[in-house]
Amino acid sequence: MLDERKRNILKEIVDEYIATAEPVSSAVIVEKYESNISSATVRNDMAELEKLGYLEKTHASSGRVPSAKGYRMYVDELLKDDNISLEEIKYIQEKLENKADSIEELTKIATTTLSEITHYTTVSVGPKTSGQIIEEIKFVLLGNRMLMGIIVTDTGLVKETIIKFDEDITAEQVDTLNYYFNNKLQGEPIEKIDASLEEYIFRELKYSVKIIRPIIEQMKKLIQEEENIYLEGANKSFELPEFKSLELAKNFVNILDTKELMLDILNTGFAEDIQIYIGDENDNKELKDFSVVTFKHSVGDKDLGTIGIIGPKRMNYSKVISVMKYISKKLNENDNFNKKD
Amino acid sequence: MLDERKRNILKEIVDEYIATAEPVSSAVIVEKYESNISSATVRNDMAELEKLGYLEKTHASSGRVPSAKGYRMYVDELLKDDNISLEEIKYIQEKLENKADSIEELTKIATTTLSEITHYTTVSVGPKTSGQIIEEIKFVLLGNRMLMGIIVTDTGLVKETIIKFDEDITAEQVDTLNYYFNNKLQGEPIEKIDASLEEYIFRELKYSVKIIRPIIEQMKKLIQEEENIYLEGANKSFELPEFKSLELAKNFVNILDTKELMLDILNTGFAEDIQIYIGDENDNKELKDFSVVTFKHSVGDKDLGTIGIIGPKRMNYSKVISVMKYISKKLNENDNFNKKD
DNA sequence: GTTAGCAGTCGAGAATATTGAGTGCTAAAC
DNA sequence: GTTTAGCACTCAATATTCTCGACTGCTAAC
Repeated sequence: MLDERKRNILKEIVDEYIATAEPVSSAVIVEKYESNISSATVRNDMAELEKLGYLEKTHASSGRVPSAKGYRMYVDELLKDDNISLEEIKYIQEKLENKADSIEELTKIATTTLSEITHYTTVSVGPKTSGQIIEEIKFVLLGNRMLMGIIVTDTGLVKETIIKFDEDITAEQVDTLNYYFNNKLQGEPIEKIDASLEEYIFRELKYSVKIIRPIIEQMKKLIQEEENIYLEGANKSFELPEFKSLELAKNFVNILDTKELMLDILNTGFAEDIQIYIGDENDNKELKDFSVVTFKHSVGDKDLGTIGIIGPKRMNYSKVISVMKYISKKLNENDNFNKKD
Repeated sequence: MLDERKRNILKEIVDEYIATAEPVSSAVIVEKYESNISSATVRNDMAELEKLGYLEKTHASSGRVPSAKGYRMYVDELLKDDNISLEEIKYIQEKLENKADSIEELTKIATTTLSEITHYTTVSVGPKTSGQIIEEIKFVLLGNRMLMGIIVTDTGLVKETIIKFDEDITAEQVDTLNYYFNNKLQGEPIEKIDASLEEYIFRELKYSVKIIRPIIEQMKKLIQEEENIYLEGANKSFELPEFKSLELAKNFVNILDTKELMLDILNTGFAEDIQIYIGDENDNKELKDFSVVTFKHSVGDKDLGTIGIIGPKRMNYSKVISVMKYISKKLNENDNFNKKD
């Protein structure tokens, strides 16, 4: 459908617009990229590309700007080369090397690094609790009336919670709790901590409600727990020319401030590959003026969290995708937390 | 120095400016507050108040706007009555009642509530680790090569960390660790976890470096740990007319995004009372166009965290102070976490 | 299919005019 | 001495007009 030259010109226009944030004129294309043809020829091609929906004009006599369809084409078919420097590779390696104490920590470091290199606002969320397999449960007595409950899952995730009681707990009771909970739950998915578990423990242990109830309550809270959202470089976006529009800037802050929306964004990506949502492609219409790019921090089929970038539609997709790909690969290699020992 | 009428007029101007964000004219004062005197009289008083530095003009023929000194006078001497409704009191009571699982959680709930009622951006930070007294230390074996280290302090703060090893750990080793660590550290301030502790443990236990080193490292990290900043209602500020200025909006996002700055803000308040910093009064010049109001979540002399509001200089001090006072009082009463049991 | 050339469009920015919300000051009234 | 009416003056904000020039689209020639 599109001949080689038109494809090139489309790519050049998107590149140029990403670089300058100004509508791109035929003259600029000739000057910087296509010295062999005249601006009139470029204009003809541009008119064609506009008719096909890849380009738009901001007003009748302006240069061209990519449409959502134009960006999509650019991302899907025109971007081929990686866009990541040796320095950036070295920087990422250094950052991700072994320093994290936990999966969540590693995801955070990756999120920060991603923001540092791309200069966009990045965001991440830890692994989903649901679906994880319980490897071990442990209750630890702290003082006389406080327990810490700890769950270790197959992905290496460790979750803990404090449980308080109105009466004293004995060491023997703790041992018994450990025995029964592990007996029932080891190897089971974490969702098995539910009402039926409470019944089971009641039946087997016959402890007072005052002891069993708080434990079950807290453990349930633990697995339903809202994920912690980690945000980095919110201020960086404000340097971008699109945020000169107060309206847009306000929308952006609103988005970042709305937890549910952020979780939505981070939970849409299912595949392990990089997901790209450009403008209207986002499910949520609040995001119609922005682009979102996400990927899963995962090892094998284990979901260890999701990391994303939120920025203007005029995003440096090339850089963003290249850097994400590399970080994703490194996270996979750097699999410290999935070792079975 | 200021007669009664001038004080009233100053208060009225500040009130009016807080309410409308528009420079206040003599006519408005007569219309809304001082129906007995003429606008010319008000103008004379305003000129006087300006000469004394309490008021400013935005340009030669504009109405008056409070200066920093004016706000300071307003806050220190002119605000007397509480400004909190029964509904608000009920709402706060409901929110703070018993629902938190930990001090940090309670602080977060209070922070959110404060933002909901005042419609300003609020921020908080958990209790400072330093200075806390260790009540108990516990190591728990998870799997064969992973420990969880737990510290419980006198304020009820529970901190935990994961420690990973390259070799297996036995249950006996864990028992011994528990014994020696508690023996050495119970009743001591948390800073005692340092190099000399490492020596002591080495001397007494003679375990391999491979075991001792990671433990000490992680425990040290735990106490140095950067506090988690909790931010609520960043978007609310953007509805305010002062944030029409892109410059100011950008500064604001920058401030919220800079952890060090936020910690600075939250760490300046020493006394238990409410601290108010208006514009230039802030130590950091990034904050010169904003006001910061903070108070400590504390019980007795125990610091359990700090909560603050960041907003425009034209802040509703009356409401903010009243609500903070009430929340502060409630947090004190609601002292679930300081019970010795 | 390509290109030169030119008319036409329209946003951006500068220059100017208009309005009206304020003040400060003066002189008279209290 | 304090208060007030009255009026001249100031100045931001807004609207109006003008000019400029960066573009395109189209036509006709190559």
